[in-house]
Amino acid sequence: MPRKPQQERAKATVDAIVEAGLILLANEGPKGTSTRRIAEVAGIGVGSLYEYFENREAVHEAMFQRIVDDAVAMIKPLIPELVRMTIREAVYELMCRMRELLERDDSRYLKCARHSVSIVRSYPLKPLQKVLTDLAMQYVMHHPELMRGADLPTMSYIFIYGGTFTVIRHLSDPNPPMSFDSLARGLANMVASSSEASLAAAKL
Amino acid sequence: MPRKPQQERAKATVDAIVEAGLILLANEGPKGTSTRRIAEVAGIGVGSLYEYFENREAVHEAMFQRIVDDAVAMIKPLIPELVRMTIREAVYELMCRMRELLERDDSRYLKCARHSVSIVRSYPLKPLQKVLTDLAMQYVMHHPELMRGADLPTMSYIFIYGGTFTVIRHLSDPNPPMSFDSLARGLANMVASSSEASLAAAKL
Amino acid sequence: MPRKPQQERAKATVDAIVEAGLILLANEGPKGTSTRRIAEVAGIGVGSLYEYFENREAVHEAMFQRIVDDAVAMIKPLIPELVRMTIREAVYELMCRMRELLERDDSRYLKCARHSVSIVRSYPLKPLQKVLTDLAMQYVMHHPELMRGADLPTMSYIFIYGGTFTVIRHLSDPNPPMSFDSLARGLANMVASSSEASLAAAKL
Amino acid sequence: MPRKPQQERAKATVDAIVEAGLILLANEGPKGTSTRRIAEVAGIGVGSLYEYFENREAVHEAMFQRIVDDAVAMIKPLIPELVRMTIREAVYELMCRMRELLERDDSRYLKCARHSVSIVRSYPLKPLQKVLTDLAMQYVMHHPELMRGADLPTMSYIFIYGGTFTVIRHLSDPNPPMSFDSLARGLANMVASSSEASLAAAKL
DNA sequence: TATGAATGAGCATTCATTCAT
DNA sequence: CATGAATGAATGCTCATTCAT
Repeated sequence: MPRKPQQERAKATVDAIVEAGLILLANEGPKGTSTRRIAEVAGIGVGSLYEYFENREAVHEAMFQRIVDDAVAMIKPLIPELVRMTIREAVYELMCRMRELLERDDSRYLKCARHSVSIVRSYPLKPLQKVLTDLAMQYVMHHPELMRGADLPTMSYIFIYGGTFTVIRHLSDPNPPMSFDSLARGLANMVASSSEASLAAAKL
Repeated sequence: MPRKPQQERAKATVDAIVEAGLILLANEGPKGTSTRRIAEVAGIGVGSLYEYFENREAVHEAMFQRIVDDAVAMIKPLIPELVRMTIREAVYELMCRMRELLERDDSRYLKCARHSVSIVRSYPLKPLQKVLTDLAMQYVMHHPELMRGADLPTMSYIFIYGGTFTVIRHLSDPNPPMSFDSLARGLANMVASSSEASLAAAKL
Repeated sequence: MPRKPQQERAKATVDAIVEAGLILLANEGPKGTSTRRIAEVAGIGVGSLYEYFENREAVHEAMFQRIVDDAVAMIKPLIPELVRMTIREAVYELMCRMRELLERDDSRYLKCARHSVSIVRSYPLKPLQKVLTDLAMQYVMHHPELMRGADLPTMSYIFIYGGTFTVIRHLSDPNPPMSFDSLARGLANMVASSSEASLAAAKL
Repeated sequence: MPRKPQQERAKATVDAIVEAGLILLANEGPKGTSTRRIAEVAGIGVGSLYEYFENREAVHEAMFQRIVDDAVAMIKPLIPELVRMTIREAVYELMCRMRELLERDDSRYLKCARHSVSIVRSYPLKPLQKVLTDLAMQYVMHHPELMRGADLPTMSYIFIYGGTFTVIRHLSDPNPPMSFDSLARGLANMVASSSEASLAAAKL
């Protein structure tokens, strides 16, 4: 019967737990994220963990939620900037920012991302999807000619999931066959040229 | 020390174990793939499982191996066909085949794919990567004009990882924002138009 | 990581575990000393056993330690008395006390002694050896004439190991060819006469 | 339902099993003496082991029997020689021979002796006890004056068990506080002087 | 409210023994 | 006769969760 953290202190404890979980997941893998270990690293007793979370699963969800929230918080303020760039520039910029987020704190989120799939029952990816869709919508509002072109939702979908996973995979690859920069430019080119192509097709 | 399955019967048992493991992974997730459960579903005693596999990990590897092998077996004979198509057609066709494989047996492989990341220590993805790289190479040999264009390894990398994951994600999505067909055509268009674009750029 | 028993209750639990282990070793042999069985007899859950002991081995060591400690605790306060006796009396007295300890609680330690060899990796016999060596040294300090005689360490070694095992063997023998009293007197005579002999030899 | 080995070949197989068991017990301890392992080293199938032995326990008994038999076989032919020596010489000689037997084949029997206690339910030590008692009896027949002295069975008992265990302990001791030779001479002196003492006592 | 000792179901793995071949 | 694949009970150990303090 965990309560919503109403007080300052409680909020801090919840934060400490999630933080501890992420650190352990990154450093020791799923097996390291036992409730005991998380509580220990968070500096609280095991029992207290259950004051704030229904069960282990709930902690995992909160951990994943945190990653998503951080990603959203990173992207949102970037939107005004991005919408004024060319597609090529915007995609490239976005990928570099994603990389920066994933490699922050000794690649904590990158390492977590590899395990998150197996740890959470259902992805609460919605907020991330929303902000990226917002970005896409605002982008086309600034570049109205694109609207005539391709199937926007599909393109976004491909970019969001395919792009994200490709970046994660590349950064995790101990021997990547190309530099991150090449990959980013390649993806930027791909997105740009396909949108230009559909634009051209629409003009005919 | 597990023995190599030399006899017919032994081979069948190994198969049954791997099969049981995949069924359980698909239906119950990683936690369902305990040695006891696998043996039970395979219709053998726990001890027998250890006659054929060093340990639990070895079973998991064999399971993943099986998926990869099946994917390779599906793609390989397709290559001669694919290389004669346009990029658009080839990508579309490949995606449809991938879907068919993933959704076979009540989406067994699709469900497994979601967990495989967490289950195997190191992906033996090499064979899959190889066959897809082969496909790309043979494709450009049949379409030499493409060689002048874009950074081929990067494009393949993006398509292989991004494309695969996008498909998996889409098929797993209980409420996908577009049909699989739209997604496949969208991805095919993207690949096609970007290769055409770089071709055009090269001509200048 | 098992905790040091800091509280009263914890100390009692540790004691109960060791006690249970000794009872089981005595009654059912090494095979009876499984962690589950020990926990059961100690009246606790298996998990709790691991709160106090790193692993099964550690329980076994504690069990053996307990026997050694009890033996030492029995001998130590006896030393002042023993050193004032003749060798014959002292050896006889010591053997009777050893017997009493071994046969206490329905011969628990006697039965355990038979198995302890196989159960502990390294004997922590040091404390026992030390107290017996102390006894020997204090004895010769009270009987300085003995110092002129035989090789004291060797004699002690023979008495400590040979004597101890002979007693254990005799008490375990379902059909001993002589009474314990005869054995004790015989050993006492042997030790006494050989020390007297080497004394006589030294005088020449 | 194991049969008595009636044929040559069967006898050889039984021998191979016992031999394998002793090698494994010496080299790998009790845990190494699984039926599988023994059969493997003996060069037969597990099933065949059960043709000759009721169960694992029976193999262990046969192993121990073998050690005892070898000890008896070593001592018996020595008796005529020993009875013509002084007690001191005889004891010393016997101990050296025991040592030689125990350290044969890279200390195989010595290592086994340490585990045999825990492995066999009941010691079939009787034959060894018998041959040593025979030795003692024949000895006093050659030295009739000894008969007047001490309690012969008791002295033998002490020597047999105490002496044997002291030797085993000393040879197993990684840091023995004296040389084997000192120990042997010390024990020889002890036995000699105590028999001489009881002789002297009897003369008064 | 916070704690951490206690729990026991569950897991991976081993191995004596059997029995169909 | 000999075999070794198959078995499943048993073992040591972990860990999510609870609850008395």
